[in-house]
Amino acid sequence: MSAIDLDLSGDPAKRRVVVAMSGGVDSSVVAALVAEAGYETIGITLQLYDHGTAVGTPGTCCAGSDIHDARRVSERLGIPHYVLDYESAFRGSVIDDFADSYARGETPIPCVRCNQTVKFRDLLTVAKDLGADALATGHYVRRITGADGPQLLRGVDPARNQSYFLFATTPAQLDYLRFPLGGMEKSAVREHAQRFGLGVANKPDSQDICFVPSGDYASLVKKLRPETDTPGDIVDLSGNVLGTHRGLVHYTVGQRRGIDIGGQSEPLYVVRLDPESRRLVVGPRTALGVASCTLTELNWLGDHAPSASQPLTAKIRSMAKPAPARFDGHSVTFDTPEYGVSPGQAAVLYDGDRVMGGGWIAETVSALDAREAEAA
RNA sequence: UGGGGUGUAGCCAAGCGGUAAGGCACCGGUUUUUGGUACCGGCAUGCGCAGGUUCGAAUCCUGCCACCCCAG
Repeated sequence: MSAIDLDLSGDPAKRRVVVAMSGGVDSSVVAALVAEAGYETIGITLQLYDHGTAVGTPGTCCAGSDIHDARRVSERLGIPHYVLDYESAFRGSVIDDFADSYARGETPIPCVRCNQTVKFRDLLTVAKDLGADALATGHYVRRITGADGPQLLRGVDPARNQSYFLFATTPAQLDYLRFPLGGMEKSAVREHAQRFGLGVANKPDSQDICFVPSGDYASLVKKLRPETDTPGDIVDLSGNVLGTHRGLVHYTVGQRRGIDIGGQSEPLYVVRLDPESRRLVVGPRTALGVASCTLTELNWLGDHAPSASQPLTAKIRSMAKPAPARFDGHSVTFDTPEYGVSPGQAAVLYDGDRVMGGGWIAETVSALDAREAEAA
């Protein structure tokens, strides 16, 4: 009796499955479970960035010691393991996009870009070239087959649910992907790791942006886009100059700390970044509420966009509580204002547990402005 | 120069004889496979300076200094 169901017909021994192994607990357990279920299992680890700086740094993936961890797990499981050099692809698809986004005054989500390009486009192609029937990953999301094909659902462990990061997955990709951990709690995954005797069983969870393990993403962006480190004016909503900022790369919409302007009766938050004038617009928390936002690069996991009348929930951040909202084909309107909505982030739409899809936030409409427009 | 006012942490500010509120900023932590938010904690042996009165002074008295306002 296998602990997983990969939704592949026929004899598992005649089915080939590629597992994307980052070197962490989750994907290691996936490899073990897939192999245990009797599938012909192939582990692949992508080397994504300079491993000189990341060796021995906890909380990373896909470089240095993590690659060794993945190899050790594969050896223990007795499965073939390949390491592919994807540094240049990762740089082009993820890191450059990350820097460009900041240069536009936006706030990127490298994890979505990575899934969208390197993992679900490039690695998926490799898996198909290897003749695999499916590509399995350690994401905490569920894939179920409905009447109209596969659907993507949030992971059952609310603290681990990673569905937000997978909104850009296409139906064709979803058809080929498998997520064996979606129905499990993290604690169960660690128990499996113990059961299989994997050395990574107690490895800390990864966190922060994987390619900037120190957490100092600004210094990386500075190197690639020096203009983002140029000081400029800090202005209030009326345009009055309040001070000088250290360079827009250091700020994001909704941010409170680091503005370094005291003497106020209430905290100031970053309301908007304007790279043209290099101005940082700040205001009180009330100025942060967003009534709606327009989306670009839309992606739907079903065969069509949700209708404008369909009540949905939306998340503008991975760990946000889903907020009631509607989508009219162009923009998302929240029932109540959302805070900390930044261009460059994603708005992901859900129907209950099901991920419908979503898009990248292009422009936001302040709840204050929306109220005025309604009154007028 | 005369009259008035103010000087308390980086900023704003309460206290007006009983042993330094609060807010903002800053720092640290918790939370978090994006940024951020939120929450918790820390942050003046000291109240412009020097004396004095008092058991006890940021609070009262004296002198000095600085800044502001009004006169001229």
